[in-house]
Amino acid sequence: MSHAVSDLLHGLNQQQQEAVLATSGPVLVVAGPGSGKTRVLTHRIAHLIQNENVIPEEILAVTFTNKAAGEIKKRVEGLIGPGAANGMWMGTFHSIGVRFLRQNPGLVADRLGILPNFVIYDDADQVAIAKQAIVANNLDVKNVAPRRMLARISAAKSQLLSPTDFVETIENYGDEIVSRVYREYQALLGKANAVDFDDLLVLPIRLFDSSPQILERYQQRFRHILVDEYQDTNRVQYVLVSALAEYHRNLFVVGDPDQSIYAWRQADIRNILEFQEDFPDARLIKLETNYRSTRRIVETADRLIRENTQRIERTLITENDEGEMVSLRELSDERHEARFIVDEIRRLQQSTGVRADQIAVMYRTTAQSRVIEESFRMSGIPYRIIGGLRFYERKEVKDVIAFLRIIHNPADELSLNRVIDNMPIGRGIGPKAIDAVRAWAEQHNLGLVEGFVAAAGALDAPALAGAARSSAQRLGFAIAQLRELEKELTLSELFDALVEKTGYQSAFHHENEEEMERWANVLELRNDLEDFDALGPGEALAAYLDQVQLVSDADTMKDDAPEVTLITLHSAKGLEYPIVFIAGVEEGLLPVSRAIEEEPTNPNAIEEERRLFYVGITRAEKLLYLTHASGRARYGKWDMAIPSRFLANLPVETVRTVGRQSVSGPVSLVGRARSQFATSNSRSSDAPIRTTTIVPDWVAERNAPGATEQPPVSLEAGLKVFHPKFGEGEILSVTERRGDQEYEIAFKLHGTKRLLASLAKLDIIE
DNA sequence: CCGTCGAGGCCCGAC
DNA sequence: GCCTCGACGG
Repeated sequence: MSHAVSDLLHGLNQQQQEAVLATSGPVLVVAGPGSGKTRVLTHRIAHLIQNENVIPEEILAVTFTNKAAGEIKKRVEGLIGPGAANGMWMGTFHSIGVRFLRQNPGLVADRLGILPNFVIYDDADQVAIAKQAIVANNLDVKNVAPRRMLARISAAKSQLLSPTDFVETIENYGDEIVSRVYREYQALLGKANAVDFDDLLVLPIRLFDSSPQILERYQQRFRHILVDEYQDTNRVQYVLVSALAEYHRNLFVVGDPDQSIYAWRQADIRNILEFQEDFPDARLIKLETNYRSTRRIVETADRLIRENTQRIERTLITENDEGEMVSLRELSDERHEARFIVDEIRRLQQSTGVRADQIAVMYRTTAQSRVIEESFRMSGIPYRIIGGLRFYERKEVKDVIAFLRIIHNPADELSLNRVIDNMPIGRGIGPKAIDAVRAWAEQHNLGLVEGFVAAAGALDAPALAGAARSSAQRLGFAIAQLRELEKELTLSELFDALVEKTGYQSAFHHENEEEMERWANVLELRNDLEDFDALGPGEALAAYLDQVQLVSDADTMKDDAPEVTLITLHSAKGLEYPIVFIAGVEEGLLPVSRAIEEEPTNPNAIEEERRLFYVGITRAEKLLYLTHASGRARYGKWDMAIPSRFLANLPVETVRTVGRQSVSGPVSLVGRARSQFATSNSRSSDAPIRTTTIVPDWVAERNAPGATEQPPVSLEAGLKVFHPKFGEGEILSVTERRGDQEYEIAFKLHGTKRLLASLAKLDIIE
């Protein structure tokens, strides 16, 4: 073996080496969590370039996030030298889809009827368009939920069904409605010269269908195709990849059926399960050794996932240390849960010096992040939320982007509406004025945007009078001016002109903190634009607008700032942290209520939830905490919560259960005693396999008469306590009051308050 | 034409 | 509990 080859194989195990070297023909790598999948990918790419005379342009690598693509590229260059990977096609399916479309503007216009300046509509844009489509069909948005329609439309597109194809599948009146809305939705996108996310995958396929020469060109170009997270690909992605790989047949896919968590967006687990049928000459390589987590974490995960039926049998093993017990903890409600997490992080930081960026808090639903965030904000521990309200979804940021989109694509009337509704320059333009401009525009066979531009300059202008007229002129003039400036200014200069000429800048008075923060966000956007100043005028805007729509939540993560990461289980896929908290391990959250509802007809839904839990658990390297609450507010209403069924299957040998520590409200003393029993029992027992069966017991006990009416534990002066609303405080005095006790508590942030023992939900801190 | 107010839906997850 | 939408008065 040559020097170069053995260098690249150094430190890889047998199976990993096999995966790196199997460079001819189709290969399926089934890679367990933490099994060195990324190393395999990077070393394989490095090997191809360095030892197999493959030039970077001949490699197509599909990753799950754009950030992962960047990392892989960096690591490849670390192996074979800076710049050595330049020219490689790497990114998510969606960004690669855009690339196909952008690279063939003429054909895309000719065959697909989409002009080169098309924009990509995001989730909110899609909802708006779906609503329009519903209204246009004389249906009521109240009865026909736009999001439900979008889900159906997305599902149709994911199976490559056009509106016309869809008609063939109609089985009932509901389908009939979807069909009509789908048709109108697609027509509206076309009119706006816009595409949605699914189109980014569907349109390249239609392009290749209509022009086999183009497909052939790419087929010959990509000698090697690599796809990460193959278990989460859908039908469209499968078709795209198979088509591209047809010529060279060097298709290398990596995935793990146990981590398939995107069935809801049409990911088809069959793609991976049937890979060997699709490619009978495919080589199967299994990576089963986990290098990431302690043995206890690995065993916990393995035991959990064995409950699933839809999987390829395999064992996850590790040579790592046994590590600490997984900590399972019950808290009284979501605030106490959040507080526990923050307190524990502080304790860990003090005792072990762990950095904030080595810690992640994960949850099933974004709604859970609010309370947790609040707790972090109060604690002063730096944190970062992935997902939730993304930067680009903030109102003030969307406003500016909407205006940029009009400049770039005058057909984008959705953005025009947004500008008119939200920016000061739109003041004075109401439905009546818009109707008048539209009437004029239609007469002249022009779009609405051009109507406004004409109102500002043309002699033959839309019929407007008074205030509406001057407002329309103001808007039209700004659009016309900025459109010209876009051709000569850099993006950041264009931004400056935009906020000035639209009066957007002066709309911020910087009087209160909120306004200042919003303006800071607008300026942050300017920062963003500066990155594109190197591109020439006229070109930068298109590139920027694409990028804005394609960044994912996980892409926005910074590595440098030492912050605790707050993240959904879905977004956490592919990441790893020394310390992981998973919050809300409860029925209704994990598994999420929808999956429970579907259970009778679709047991796969629960299995996917279990996989999601599995993904979360396997993110942890050293310490893993699982928390759940006895009660939780949902939709603003408080409700009892039941511990997740998944907990019942976790091995007692690896999980330590700690009962609730609240001192008021329904305290489950029995549960606490029992969990201590369970722990000590596991130590003395030498029974081979034992699972925690205490979960259903807790529920039974909590619902048993008397169990919920524990007398409040009395507190005394001097104790430090925590209140869900007022935070930390110290008890100054305790007084008897009608059979109850009243505490006088000095809160750090909210001053001194008098609270009744029976009502206040207090935790003792010290 | 604009801002305010109350009703109702909402939240499963993401490119 | 928070956001969005439509109705209403200024």
